[in-house]
Amino acid sequence: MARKTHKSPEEAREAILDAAEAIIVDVGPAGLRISAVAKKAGMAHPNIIHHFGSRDGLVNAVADRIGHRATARITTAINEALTAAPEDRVKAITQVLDTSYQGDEGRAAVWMHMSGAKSSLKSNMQQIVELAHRFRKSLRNDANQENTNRLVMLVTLALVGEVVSGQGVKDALGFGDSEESRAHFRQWLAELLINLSDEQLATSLNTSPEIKL
Amino acid sequence: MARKTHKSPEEAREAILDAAEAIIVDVGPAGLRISAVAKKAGMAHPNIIHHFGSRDGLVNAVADRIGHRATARITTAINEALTAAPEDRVKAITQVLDTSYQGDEGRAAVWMHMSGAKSSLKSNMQQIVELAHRFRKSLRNDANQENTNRLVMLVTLALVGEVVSGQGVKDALGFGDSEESRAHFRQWLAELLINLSDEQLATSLNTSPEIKL
DNA sequence: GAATCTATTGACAGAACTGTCAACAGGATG
DNA sequence: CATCCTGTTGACAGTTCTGTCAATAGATTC
Repeated sequence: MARKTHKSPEEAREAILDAAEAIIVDVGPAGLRISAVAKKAGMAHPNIIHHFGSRDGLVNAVADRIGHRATARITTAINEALTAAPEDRVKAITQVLDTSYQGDEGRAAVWMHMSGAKSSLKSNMQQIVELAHRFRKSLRNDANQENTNRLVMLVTLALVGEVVSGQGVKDALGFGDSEESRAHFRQWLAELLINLSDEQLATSLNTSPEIKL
Repeated sequence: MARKTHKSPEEAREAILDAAEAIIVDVGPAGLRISAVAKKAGMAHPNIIHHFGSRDGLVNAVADRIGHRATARITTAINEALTAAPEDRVKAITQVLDTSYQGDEGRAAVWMHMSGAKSSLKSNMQQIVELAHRFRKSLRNDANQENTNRLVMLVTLALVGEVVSGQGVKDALGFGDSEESRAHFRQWLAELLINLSDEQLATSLNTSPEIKL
């Protein structure tokens, strides 16, 4: 087979998206330069405009691809978790947390979010909260829905925060920054999410009960 | 007093920093244009270079000012919290959470962090973790330091996450996005931080005890 | 009031970036 | 092999942005 110099449109688009996504991870959408993408993808820059119309078109395409990819991963992880055996709860929740925006993809997603891109966050969140509440109800039948919501919010925001400044915070607190350490933290989170009882979560905003330790 | 047309260097610098910070909150450091800052500050753009040397000099100055301002606020809040009466614990911790990067300043700080600016996070974190551990020890003398660290990490990351996507997550979960709602969430966090016992936090990574509900 | 200092600005230079266009070239179809 | 389609590119135009420079104009000092 001779060396192909003309790729199919799909191949070309994927190559360009890969290069663009890698750059966005580093410098964000505002820092993306078509010439830099072209150089990284090994082609001349007009070719990029040919495939995506404009710089903005490229950025939107990257955002869409990241969103769809993450949503697909999260959905499958949740479906697996929903069919997991009760004793595999912690592992299942940990898996969902691990699966949500991972590594560089998380950084890209945060960049997009900060830059005002619409995201597929909402549908993912609603799936996750439903999963979490099923788990909590399986532990205690009258589990409080609002507490589930708050816990999911807490965990979600913490995962986002980890993407932004996880390394810095861990340095400051003396935790390592290895992937093992990050996984350890997520597992700790998953356990917290499952193990907390509604008593600990009682909203004492009106009444302030003395909670025993 | 005649209309002043020449400001003192300090006044000019502050006016420029105000304009630049407002722009960075919206579009991030990479999106900051000297001409836009000049327009917002009501002056010609060379004047900005005169005062800050270059575009990068301006961005660094904004980052420094935000860092110093936040560190000062957090430090005073912590000092007040450390002298609070025991029954004011929740209020004191809530106050510290409220005081950490607030509103637009938080967005600016996240932008800076994503863009690779060095931050004053570390010293702030260490102060906060010390404060938190004092509280936890006052509740139970043998409070576990590592659990304190993990809790502080969790709360810190959640606050960062709230800056990035708090509104989106709250929308998805059906919480309002008013300042009242945000304050409510922070208070809930403060209570969680204080009320959690080490039993709930037992690291079951090695042994997986069945924790009663 | 003269001299000095510096905050301020209009005009300009140079670079970088996006997008256009005509031409080229690989691959598919008849 | 001829033709068509389209992926690909070099050259170019227009815009925008950063930074320079010389000149202007408040403010301060003597």
